[in-house]
Amino acid sequence: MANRPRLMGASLSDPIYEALRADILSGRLAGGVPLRQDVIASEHGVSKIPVREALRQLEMEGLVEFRPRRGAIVRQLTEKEVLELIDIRLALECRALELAVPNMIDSDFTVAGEILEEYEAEPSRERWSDLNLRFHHCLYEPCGNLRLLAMISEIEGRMGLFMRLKVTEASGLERPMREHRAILAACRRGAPKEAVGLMRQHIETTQKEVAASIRRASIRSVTDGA
Amino acid sequence: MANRPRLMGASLSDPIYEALRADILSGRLAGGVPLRQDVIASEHGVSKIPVREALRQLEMEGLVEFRPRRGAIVRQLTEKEVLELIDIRLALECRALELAVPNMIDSDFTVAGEILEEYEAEPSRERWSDLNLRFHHCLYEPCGNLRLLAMISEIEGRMGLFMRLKVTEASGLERPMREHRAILAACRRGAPKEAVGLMRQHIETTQKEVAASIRRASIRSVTDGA
DNA sequence: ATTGACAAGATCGTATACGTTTTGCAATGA
DNA sequence: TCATTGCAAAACGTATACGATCTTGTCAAT
Repeated sequence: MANRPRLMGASLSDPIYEALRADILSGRLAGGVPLRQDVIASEHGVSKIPVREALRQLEMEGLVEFRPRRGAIVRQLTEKEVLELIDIRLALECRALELAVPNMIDSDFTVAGEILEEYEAEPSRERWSDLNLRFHHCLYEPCGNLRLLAMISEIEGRMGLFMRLKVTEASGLERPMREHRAILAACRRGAPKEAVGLMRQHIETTQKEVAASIRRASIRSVTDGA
Repeated sequence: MANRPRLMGASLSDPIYEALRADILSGRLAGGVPLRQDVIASEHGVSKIPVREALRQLEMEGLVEFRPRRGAIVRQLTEKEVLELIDIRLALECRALELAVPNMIDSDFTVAGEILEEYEAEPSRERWSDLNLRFHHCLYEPCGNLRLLAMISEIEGRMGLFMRLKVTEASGLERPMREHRAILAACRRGAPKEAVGLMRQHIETTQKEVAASIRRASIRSVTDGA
């Protein structure tokens, strides 16, 4: 396209990384889709080199897979990997919550409560997963450990919309909501151990539901993909 | 150098990534050292492009830092970050141990015990940290969650020899050894909860010792580096 | 002696170019 | 009809080249 002035700030690969990442996480780019380097390059008006750098970064993040001499594709998660990732979530989120509870203040409870109300009133399943994420994050944020929070987000990224579809479809609204309220109540009481125990059960149940959901969809979801 | 036949297998950035990673983790490349792209390129007999890709991957891993237009340097960890990473270790390793205990068999206990004996007999402080790592990993391996194990290794990588020096120097041999034996005993008894509790204390104590050690060394270690 | 301006060299970041490998497809033969 | 062979085009991966920016050393002015 037009030769823009090129103001030479940070790297050109950064916006490409962000754009691809958003497209993968949102599901606009489905698993297995090939990522043609020169297509992406011309879409962004750059050469292949920043594109390759962005793809390499996504590869490290687990969102993209390189096959030698055959380019990159959007990574397809296996059933096993999804369950493993939920297990990691379990560990990280419980720890974050444990650290967060003693640091929580009134406004934290208020915000969390508001999210739950919005959640309950929301008819669109699409947005449930979003509200779910927001609720969880809002509980972890006071933990004060930025790396831990980043890591939790990373795991969520890796699971992408796989979880987001499976879980919210499989779990419905009622059960998670009840558990969310119980967790928030424990936080209000300033009882980290109880809150962590509830969170643990919450995520374990989710894990089992995802496992069941995968078992049912079984081979189908792989074969008739796209 | 010599134009080798170029057998065009996987990417040229892979060996560079491995080499740089090993140099950083081993401490041969200290924190803050600039990583000149064309120097590395000519050392490996390639152009800058695969070097940049390797550096980007290391950046995602947290081992390298890019400053715009000023190239890459080996990432220097702050005191805060080290403590945060130990906290993440705490979460991941306790979960791994919890999952591993029910899967352990006799040979696992034997191997772990042998490492501890070797540990106890080892006079060289240099090797303590190595044996420490091996002991821990050997406990986690039966957990069956490959991502979790990979993540634990990644965290260890990020802490690099910072931990390895500080901790083993600060902790000495006696205290960790006692705790290791207690943890192993709990595993033998098939008591995951107890084992996890002991592991948790073990890592928390380590964290406190590192905090103290950093507090003492304070600014010095940053200013008079290299 | 310290400060500031400036020029030369070093270094970065990316576009372009090119050899290599994969892939799609048509022609051939069974 | 189906499998096989042989291109031609597409796509990959990297070396080279080049402008932009940063660093460093020199020198004049305060």
